[in-house]
Amino acid sequence: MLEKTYNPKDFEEKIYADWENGGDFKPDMRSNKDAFAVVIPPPNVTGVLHMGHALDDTLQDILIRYNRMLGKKVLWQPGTDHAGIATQMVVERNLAKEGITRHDLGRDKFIETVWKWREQSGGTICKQLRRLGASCDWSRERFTMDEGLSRAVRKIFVNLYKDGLIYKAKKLVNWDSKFMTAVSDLEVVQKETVGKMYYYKYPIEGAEGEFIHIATTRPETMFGDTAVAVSKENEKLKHLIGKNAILPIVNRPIPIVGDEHADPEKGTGAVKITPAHDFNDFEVGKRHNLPMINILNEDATLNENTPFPGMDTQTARKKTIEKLEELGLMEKIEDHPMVIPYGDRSGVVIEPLMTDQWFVDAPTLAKEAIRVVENGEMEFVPKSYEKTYFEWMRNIQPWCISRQLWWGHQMPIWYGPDGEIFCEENEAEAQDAADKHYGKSVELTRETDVLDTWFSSGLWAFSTLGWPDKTEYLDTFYPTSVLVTGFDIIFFWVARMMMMSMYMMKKVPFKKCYIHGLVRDEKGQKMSKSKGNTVDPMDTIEKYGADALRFFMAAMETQGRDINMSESRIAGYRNFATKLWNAARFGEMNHCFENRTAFDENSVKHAVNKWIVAKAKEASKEVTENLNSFRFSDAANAVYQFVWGAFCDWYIEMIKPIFYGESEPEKAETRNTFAWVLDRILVILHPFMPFITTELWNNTADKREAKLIHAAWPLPEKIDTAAMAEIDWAIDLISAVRSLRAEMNLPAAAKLTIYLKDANAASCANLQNFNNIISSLARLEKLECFAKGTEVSKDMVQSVFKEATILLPLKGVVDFTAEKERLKKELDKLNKDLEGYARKLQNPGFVERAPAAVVEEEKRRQAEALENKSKVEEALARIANF
RNA sequence: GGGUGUGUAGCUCAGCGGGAGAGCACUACGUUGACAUCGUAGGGGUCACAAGUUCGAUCCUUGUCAUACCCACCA
Repeated sequence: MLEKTYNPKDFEEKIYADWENGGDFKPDMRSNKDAFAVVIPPPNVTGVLHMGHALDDTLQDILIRYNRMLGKKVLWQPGTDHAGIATQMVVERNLAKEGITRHDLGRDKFIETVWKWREQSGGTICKQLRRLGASCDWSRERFTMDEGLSRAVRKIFVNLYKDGLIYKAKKLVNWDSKFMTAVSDLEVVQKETVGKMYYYKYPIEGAEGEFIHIATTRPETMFGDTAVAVSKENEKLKHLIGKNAILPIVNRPIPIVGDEHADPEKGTGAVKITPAHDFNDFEVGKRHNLPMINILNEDATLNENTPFPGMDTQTARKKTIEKLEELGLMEKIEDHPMVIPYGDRSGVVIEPLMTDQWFVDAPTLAKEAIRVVENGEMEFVPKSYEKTYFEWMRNIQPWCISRQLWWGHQMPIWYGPDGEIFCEENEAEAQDAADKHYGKSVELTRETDVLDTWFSSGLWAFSTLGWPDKTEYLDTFYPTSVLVTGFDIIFFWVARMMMMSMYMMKKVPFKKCYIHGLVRDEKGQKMSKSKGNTVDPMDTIEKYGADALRFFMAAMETQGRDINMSESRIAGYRNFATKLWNAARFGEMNHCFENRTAFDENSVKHAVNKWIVAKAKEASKEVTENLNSFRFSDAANAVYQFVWGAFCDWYIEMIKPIFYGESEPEKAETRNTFAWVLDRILVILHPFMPFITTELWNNTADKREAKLIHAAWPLPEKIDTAAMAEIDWAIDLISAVRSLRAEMNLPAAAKLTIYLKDANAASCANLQNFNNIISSLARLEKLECFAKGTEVSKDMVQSVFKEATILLPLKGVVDFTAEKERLKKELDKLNKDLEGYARKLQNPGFVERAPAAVVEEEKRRQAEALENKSKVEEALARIANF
């Protein structure tokens, strides 16, 4: 027995446990159908589920469940990311509460602490994914720091290194002074700020009273200046090229060089060149062989190459200005809008710093990754994201992969006594190589840097399947079918997976990449903790159930658009679940699920049953087609419309006369049909709302041979369109009568008599066949075809219905004023329509050039409207004198 | 500076070269034995603006305005 009210909390967790314990998420490796695989975008091990995950993972689960029901070998590979910086930050913060820093512990102890932390609290998000209903194969859960995945990291690193695609270089990199590590370009966010522009001057060497005027936003970097550049085209300044300027305060001569980097239109036309602290200046420095002077320590304080060692940049800036003022070299300070780079995790200003770092030759790896998208081996959905991808890939810079952190994959690099590099998969091999190289046993020291987190996530599509070992799973599921992720990590992750996979596997990591938008708050604002406008999916699930949240995500997911949260809408989908629940209860009360026998469609006789079967098939087809093309909202809406609009609103109402009537065979057939349709609903709704569908599935039969999660998805089937048309006609008539009733202000309870005048044979037959249904739903006591030639009396309200006219006798109570109003309104509309048809059909261009079918349709509408007009005019004429 | 997307009902959004749609909100009425987390009926839109292409434009093209985002950068 179903409970009176739908209460998802009663069963959602129980059902999930049943799936997981029953091994229902494991692929059926014996299936002879295709494989279908999805790797989950691994959430940070420190993470908690947010609405973005709820969207991303709901979409994946829909695809997974749909394909599982198609009978394929289906794998949804779950796991988490070790998230280098993020995790190290969390653990360090915990340590700080006890007054300990990671340096107090030392590297080994610290890493041990991180692992311990992960044991205790690293699994939160996976538990939450279960609440959402994600049907991942948890028995295969992976972590990017697992031994297996770490081995994959080392192997691919060694391969890349030996192929010359990983190299060490002293370059200017983005330096995060909080974590004291290099970060990649992608981890730097530019923020608009109003800063200052400082104008001052450097004296020219050997020319008393002559100066070169400089503008800069960062005066404190002047101690790293090794030149001043002016354009060779700069008529006013080019005479200074070749001379020296004297760097004030430190009184160091620096050359004035001619370089196109100095735009005569900008600033003063002369640019101070600080090669070790500015990416553009670095290039200028290379062109002119300028020395590079590093003026910063790793914590972004000034070093001993400046007059202010140990001072932070802001204070040093003030000091520098003071000194310049004392020397009478400061000219002016102006407000200046500018963008300043910040670390996306640390939030501190990123400093360009000269350091030894490791790089991946991304431009080389990008070539294949570009090619396979160009030739369609990997397709973006929506396709427009291709452009974004190409744009970035074609302009890609070497990828800085070394991080001066402790938590992460330590690079498989060992140094010999003279700094010689040995890159091998493990220490023993490195030692062998080194011993061979030196001809004796030497002591090696290991590189302390770890790898960018995205290096290991870049291997996710194959490392999780067992690579570098040859495994059955790798054979079966690689390349994976589709990757579902947000546009914000196309560069971080999708691009890197493409590069790494093409390099190592020579095959795309996934055949399709479905990109969705962001989940925003109700007002369309980006959700963020600092704004305090986040909605916790767990709260939503608690309140409305996981199914409602999932259905919301699916129904709102239209390609290429962000989703705004809407609690009223989620409530609406909870109501939808309630509606379905109650429909099932209606079936239960009418014994639809007792002693169920196989449904034989061909033995169905009653038009209403034929109708709902056809409608159910039509809905199935729509859901299937839309899921095949990743049109989630259309798929969800197709089920929604069918369940609420066809099944509940019409079918259930129409079969009530049968259930409350006398015909046992009709009842039996209807029970059987009802049960079949409900089953069909549960199947096609299951990917969207797995919990309620399963609960109903388990409760709507004496015995089930299969679990719903493995039930067969409907294949293409024949749809009886004739059966659909008959009942559609009846529905139209019922609606017409109901409208008439409302417009005439008739009491809802009043039983009416209706005649249909000038109805054709088919309509009369329909009217006879469905008399019970129509009478019941339109609340009629009499419904007949009006015999030809019978006179229409004046107390009859008339309304056009298709080829016929509805006559509604209202003995002496017709409100003729209201009736005239109503008819005139109808006439106005018809006249307006007729004008439109005439305009079109009188236009020779239209008649000649438009497709014949369109012209015909237009003519048909015109004829119909004309006929209706005469009927309405006739009706008006008859009551003209009242 | 380069690029991308979005402007459709009061709100949130579908749709898309030939009769403007949904959900919520709103109004009126609720007879019925699945459901008030409900039912029935209804109001409400120059489809941002302008020009063009077309027999025909909400839809295609160009431009304008508004808005959001991405990339690069201004010493």
